[in-house]
Amino acid sequence: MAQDTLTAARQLLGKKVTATVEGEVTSGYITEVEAYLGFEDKAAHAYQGRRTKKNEMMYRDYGGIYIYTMHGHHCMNFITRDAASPEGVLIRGLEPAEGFEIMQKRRGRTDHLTDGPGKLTKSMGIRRDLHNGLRLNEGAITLSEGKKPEVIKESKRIGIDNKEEAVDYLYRFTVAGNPHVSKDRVKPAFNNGWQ
DNA sequence: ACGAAGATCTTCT
DNA sequence: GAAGATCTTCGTT
Repeated sequence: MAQDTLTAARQLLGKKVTATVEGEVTSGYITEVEAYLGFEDKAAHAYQGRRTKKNEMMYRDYGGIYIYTMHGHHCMNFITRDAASPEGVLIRGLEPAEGFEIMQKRRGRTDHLTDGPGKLTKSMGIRRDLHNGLRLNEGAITLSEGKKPEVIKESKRIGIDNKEEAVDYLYRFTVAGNPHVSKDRVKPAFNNGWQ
């Protein structure tokens, strides 16, 4: 079911991500994502077809996992198209489901475990050297049905202040009323914004 | 071989 | 709200 990346980003909200690392299982429901659209998107790693060893995975087929590191943190993307369109969705926030104690142990704290792209990978034990280039549902990381958002909120992407007009694109999608998102301080809605 | 940049996080005021 | 920590990749000498 390959389709356009913005649609895929919206549909990822509420899906359940499960990671099995070193025999320990953690999972969570997706609360926050951002779309990156390759050629025409100045904020994307694959802008204008830029292709390096680092972002090579963006040119893989739908369902691939692209993990990059920056400032000593790991960030996870799901690839949405194919080599002709290097596009993907960055997973920025999760609502913890299983493995809460494992997440706390890995993070060394008891709160704010998965409300940011670098935090959720650390909580789940996801690392570039272990998981970059794997495919969903064929290895340590699986995607399955989860919850449905009541309302999807659009906003500007985070952390790309120097990308000129790309900073204004509304390519960030969050579950309205869910507190497990980065930056925003949200008042929890009924049922954390799920249907 | 070197330097700069980066889709971040934590801690401090 | 601001700044420092931290580290890998890439482009240039």
